[in-house]
Amino acid sequence: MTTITLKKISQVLGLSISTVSRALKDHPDISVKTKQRVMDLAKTLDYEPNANAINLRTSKSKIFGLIVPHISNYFYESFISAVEEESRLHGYSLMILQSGDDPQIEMDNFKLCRQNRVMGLFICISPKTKDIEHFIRFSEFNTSVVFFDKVPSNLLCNKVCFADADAAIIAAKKIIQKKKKNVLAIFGDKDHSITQKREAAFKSEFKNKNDDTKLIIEHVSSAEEARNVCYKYCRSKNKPDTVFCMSDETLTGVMKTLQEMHLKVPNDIAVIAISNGFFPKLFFPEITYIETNGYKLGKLAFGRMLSCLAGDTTTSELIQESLLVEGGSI
Amino acid sequence: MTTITLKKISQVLGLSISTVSRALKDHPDISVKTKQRVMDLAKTLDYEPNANAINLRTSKSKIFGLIVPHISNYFYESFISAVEEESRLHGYSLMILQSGDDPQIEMDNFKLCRQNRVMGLFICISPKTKDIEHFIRFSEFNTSVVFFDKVPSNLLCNKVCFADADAAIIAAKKIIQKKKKNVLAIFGDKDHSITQKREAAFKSEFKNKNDDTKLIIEHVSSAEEARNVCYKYCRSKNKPDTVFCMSDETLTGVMKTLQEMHLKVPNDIAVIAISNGFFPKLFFPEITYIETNGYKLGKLAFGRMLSCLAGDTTTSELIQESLLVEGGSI
DNA sequence: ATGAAAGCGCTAACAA
DNA sequence: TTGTTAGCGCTTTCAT
Repeated sequence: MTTITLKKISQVLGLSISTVSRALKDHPDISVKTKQRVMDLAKTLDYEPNANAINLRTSKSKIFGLIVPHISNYFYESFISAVEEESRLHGYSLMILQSGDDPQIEMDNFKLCRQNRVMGLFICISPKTKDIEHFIRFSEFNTSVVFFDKVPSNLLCNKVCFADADAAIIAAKKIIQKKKKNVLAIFGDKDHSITQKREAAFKSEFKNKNDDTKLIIEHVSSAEEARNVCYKYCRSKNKPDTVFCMSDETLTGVMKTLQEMHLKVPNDIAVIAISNGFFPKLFFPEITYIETNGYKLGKLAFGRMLSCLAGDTTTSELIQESLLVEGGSI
Repeated sequence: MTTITLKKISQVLGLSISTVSRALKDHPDISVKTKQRVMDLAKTLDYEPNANAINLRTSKSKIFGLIVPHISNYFYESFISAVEEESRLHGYSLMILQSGDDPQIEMDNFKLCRQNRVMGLFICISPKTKDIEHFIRFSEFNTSVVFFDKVPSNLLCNKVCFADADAAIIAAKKIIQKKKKNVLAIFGDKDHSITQKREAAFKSEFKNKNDDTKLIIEHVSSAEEARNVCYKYCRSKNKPDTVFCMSDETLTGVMKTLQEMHLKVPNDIAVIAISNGFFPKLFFPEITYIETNGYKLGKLAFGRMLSCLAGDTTTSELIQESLLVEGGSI
């Protein structure tokens, strides 16, 4: 079976290619009768236009690129899900690529996007990526770039991210309100800017309120480490009355320890986390968390992309608000 | 900034387009000196070939399509992750589309794949999809189609899926071996063929072994329902000594109840599940499960795709073996 | 070793 | 209302 083209349809009907092309687009110039004949045959032959030819001819592609460190991650998933949904609704397709947090692969993926002449790029850069220049320069090839989540800090570009400091402050406020006095606060990798922002905000909130709560600050780089750290403190004489988890990763580690030690939440120990909202609902009682919602962020990013495509050449930094979701864990 | 093309490079260097094209491909005909000049300039100008033009010219696309009900799902994610990885390694890009289990959207997505002239399609059809014909016919347009997970039952086509019955049998064997006598077995939607297969296999294993274990069979269609069912039986006089969960969804519901009732696993109650392997590791002790590994299935599917692309026109049904992963929950 | 030319499938300006 | 033509960027056959 050979593919159907405008040419073939035109030959069968004894029309010119352009007439067929116009008829299929419901162009007003073409007579109703001809349109009907063309559309009928196209349907019969199961004609689908060749996107490559259209893209080439029109220098447009109806494709967005999306680069993330990993697909297999609840946050990215929900972000992707939102962007895919919107893309389809607007007649676009999505090319999704994962960098594995490797700047080299990230670069390769970026090239793929360029080669496919995507109309826009959503990208969450890997922490190791130093050189952002090419991404920025990409916009000179009339391609819009929207950075999300982990965004370059000092450059002028389109950014969509969470109110990182806010989330930590909301958590601190809740802890203070609940009159907790001995808090184990587990943060992620010290090098990540997100860790630094959240930690600074978290601490300062206690300081500003002149609160006498004892804060134990720990940094971990995996769920397993979080689990061990939590274990260490929970079996010590000075068992914390509250654990704060900066991320879903730390939360899962901590919850494993609490189950292992048969500590009852919130009576034996309270838990509060910053989370995408999926893991907190797996436990009983559900964990109280400050939401960093990937789906919402995706919608926000897509909105920004649309503006760019519509001709907005300014750069903007959009912030997705943080929201406290009450469970029963504190 | 205007895009760089072969034409531009050729003009700058005073060469013909075809020479530039060959030089960039390291064609033996071209002199070393010319190659050097061309490559240098291409690099300086940051040239990237136009994939649309290449695809159009060569009638090949270096793109695979992938259609799933939802991206935001640990199983699909891990499947996608594997396929994306392999695709990149083989120089392909992936167009990922979600159908939301809606046959109409699935159809639209399928059209997008056709329009983009993907070289191959990975698809997990929605349970509501009745007409598989177009997918099959797609292969007549020299496009390979690989169905995965939820595959059409009676048609001749490329299928990659799990050994559904096996997984249930392995679970039953484990339960029998552990001499459990009062088992609550929670299955998914009765209409799904996967439920039917697993339930039949599970029951028959007990029957075949002449085992006197009391089986309580329940069907649920959400984690919440699983939770409620589990709660009902666990507070009854005849509390089960074991819960079998057919899926991750049921498992998460069950675990919430066990936490709520402060039942200790495995002493108060044992747990065994069929799972993709992510959720079981969130609990302590980790849940013993029979693995249905999306990542492995993705690799398997990709391998099949490669064979098809290499010219294998036979159809085959590949089965990913089930594997017992020991946790401490039974 | 290099160039000229045709053509992939389509759109759109121009002609009739 | 329909057809002719040029051209998007590239590969490839056939000259030279």
